Amino acid sequence: MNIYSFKFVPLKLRDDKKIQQVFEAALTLVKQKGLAGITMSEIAKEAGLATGTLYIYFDNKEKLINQLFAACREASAQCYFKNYDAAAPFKQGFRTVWMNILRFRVKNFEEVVFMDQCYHSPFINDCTMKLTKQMIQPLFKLIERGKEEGALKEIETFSLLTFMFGCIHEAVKNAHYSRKNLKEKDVESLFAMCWDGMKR
Amino acid sequence: MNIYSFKFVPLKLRDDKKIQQVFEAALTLVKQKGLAGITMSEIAKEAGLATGTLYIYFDNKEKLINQLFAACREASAQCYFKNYDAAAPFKQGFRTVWMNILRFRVKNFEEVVFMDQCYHSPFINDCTMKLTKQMIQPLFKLIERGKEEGALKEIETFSLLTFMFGCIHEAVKNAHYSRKNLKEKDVESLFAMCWDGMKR
Amino acid sequence: MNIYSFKFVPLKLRDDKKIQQVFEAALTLVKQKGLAGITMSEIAKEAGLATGTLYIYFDNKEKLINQLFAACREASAQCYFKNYDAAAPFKQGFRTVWMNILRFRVKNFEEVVFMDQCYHSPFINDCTMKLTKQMIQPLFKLIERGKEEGALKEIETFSLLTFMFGCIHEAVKNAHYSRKNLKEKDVESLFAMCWDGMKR
Amino acid sequence: MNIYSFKFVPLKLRDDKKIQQVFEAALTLVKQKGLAGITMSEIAKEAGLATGTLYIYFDNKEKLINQLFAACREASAQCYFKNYDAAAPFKQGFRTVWMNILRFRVKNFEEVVFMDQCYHSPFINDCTMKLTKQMIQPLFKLIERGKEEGALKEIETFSLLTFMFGCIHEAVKNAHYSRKNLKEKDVESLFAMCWDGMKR
DNA sequence: AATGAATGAGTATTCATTCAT
DNA sequence: TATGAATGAATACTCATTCAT
Repeated sequence: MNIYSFKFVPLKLRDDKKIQQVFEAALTLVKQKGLAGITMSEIAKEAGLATGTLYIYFDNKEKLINQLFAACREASAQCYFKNYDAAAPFKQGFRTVWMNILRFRVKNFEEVVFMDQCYHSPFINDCTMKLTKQMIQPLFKLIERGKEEGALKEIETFSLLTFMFGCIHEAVKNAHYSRKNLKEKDVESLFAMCWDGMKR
Repeated sequence: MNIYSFKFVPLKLRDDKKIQQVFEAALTLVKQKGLAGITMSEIAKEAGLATGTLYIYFDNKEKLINQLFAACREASAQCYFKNYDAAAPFKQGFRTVWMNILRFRVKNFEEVVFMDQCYHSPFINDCTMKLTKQMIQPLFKLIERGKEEGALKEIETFSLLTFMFGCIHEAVKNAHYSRKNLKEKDVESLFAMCWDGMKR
Repeated sequence: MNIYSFKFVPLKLRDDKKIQQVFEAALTLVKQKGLAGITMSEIAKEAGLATGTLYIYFDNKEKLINQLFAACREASAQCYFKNYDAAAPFKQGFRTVWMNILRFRVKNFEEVVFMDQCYHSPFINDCTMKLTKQMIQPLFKLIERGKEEGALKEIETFSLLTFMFGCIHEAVKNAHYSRKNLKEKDVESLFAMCWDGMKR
Repeated sequence: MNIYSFKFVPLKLRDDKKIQQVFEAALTLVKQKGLAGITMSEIAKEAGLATGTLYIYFDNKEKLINQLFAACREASAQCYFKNYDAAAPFKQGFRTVWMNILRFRVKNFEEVVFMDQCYHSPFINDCTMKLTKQMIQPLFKLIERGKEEGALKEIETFSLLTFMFGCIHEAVKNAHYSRKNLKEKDVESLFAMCWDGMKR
């Protein structure tokens, strides 16, 4: 007797969409109540899942937070060089990147808040932090090009980058909290300040 | 069985020093493990008190955090205009204030971390937040003076302030995390960028 | 999206072999981690099945344990009178049975452990326990024959049986845990002690 | 000003009585429902404590079980040589010890059940097990004396001990489960069997 | 005021069982 | 039948707060 046969086998895949749901739920809640205020069951509820289901996708709370952090980091880094034209003059390229960063932070404010809260949290481990630092390498290159071309001040690259991020970050935060949308004009003023600060 | 015993103990009255101890303990712990990771008994232990004693000085955890937040806010605002000479030229006055802010943030990094973590936390209530905004009124005046004198760009005062804080804040954070002390030279570069960004 | 796929799979009908697999898996795990430490999904995994499949073969955890208990009980009882010659002199017959019991317990140590752990467990129900007692009836008869023939002490049959089981049980357990195999010589010593204790 | 003074200081001791309460509660429950069936909150309830209080006295469930195991082990070992007269003839001394063991097991049946269930449990760690083995050293000595005096069979000491424990253990268990109290007569029969089995 | 044990509601996590495929 | 993801009730454990001393 042949003991083999064809058979319909259900292909059950762990659903990537669910991971996304959980991430969104967590971001929403962190924005509302801070990292200190979220619970696993709330996340599950907000994501439309049972508590137990969360643990199919994430080993525990710490890992959930770490994975979300990693996802945010990647999403954020991914957008930096969108529409960037290496052949264009430096200022234009810089402006493109600068705008990408600003736009990402405005649109994904929840992620920004979340990442902010993650520093010093008991959830984020060193490994996660290290990877984060690697992500900004391409920006380093950009700034260095600016210095080589004589467009930017002769200051440590890291300091220039920090300056740039600081301007953007704080502006986005304050715009959000004072509930004023950043308008075209505001963005231009901000870019002007940032550029004037960095340019030679 | 007699459960009381005599003991030679330091005579302590309800004293403000204890409040300070508690504040310091809380700051230390928040820097180490984030707002999400601290407990009342840990704070008590770090402050050298019994858990119950904490509740003699603070009604509950929320109030403890809020009071600490208020204290940090005040300490921070208090230093802004130290050595500020209203009669001196604008740039000099601006520079004094700018340096005060930077120095405070470097020296009191734990407080900066704590305040950062407090945004979005379930502990800080609206009332606390509103008072915080009032604190920066004198800075508003300063910036407006700069604009009137034609020293600063004609941009909304709030945006200029935000820009200034953003530069400082991010620089201090990054210096701390990359474990490089900000040196004289770095501070000057940073001030230069900030000033070039804001000046007309 | 089609979530079904064809797969070349072994055609398995509801089969007793699987029950056996599950039993063996459960015994292995109970020996490793005790009755308190096993879960249905672990059993399934160890047996090479999906969790859900377990529930096709067993109504629930309690029933699984009970059925395994019953199976162990039967297997154990079945061996008692192997090679027993009713016509031979009592001591010879007794020795045969005694050796059967000892050998079974050595060979099937996992089952012994499992049954031991089942007493007081929340899984084994009264019905299962009662049936167990019936299983030793033939041993009762044997001991009574011994007494009738004047070979054994005039002590309650149940006590004599208990004595016999106690000797064997403890010896097997200790041999296992001290990782010394019971050798021919050890077994003979043990039998001698047991016989000397019971004989008139 | 003298900052030291005498003061009444409450001496709050963690209450050893509570540990005893917890132990008793745990034993009761293990006897009723087995090691697999007990929960921390049940133990707390049975002991008349809040769940949280349990965790003041025991780090976690595993440690609670291990400490209880250690306590039972000690209590059991402590009684072995009660009223033992080293100067008396061997058989008399042996009988004293044998009776002590039997009596302990009858009176403290719950502890016996508990210890039985602990083997193979995920709770008892190796360290606990090793200590247990050291506890029976004095019994080793006793048996060896018996062999030296020619009173006992020339069999490995460990085997003789195992035999003795096996007889007692099984007898006590069966008496308990068949709800017959061991009477004077039964005990004498059992001792006779055990002695006849071991004696030269 | 000070202490720290005690409390119990709340949180993370597990696991027997179900169910869609 | 077989699968394993999904469920949610149950369980281990934590922690803000209280209270007897």
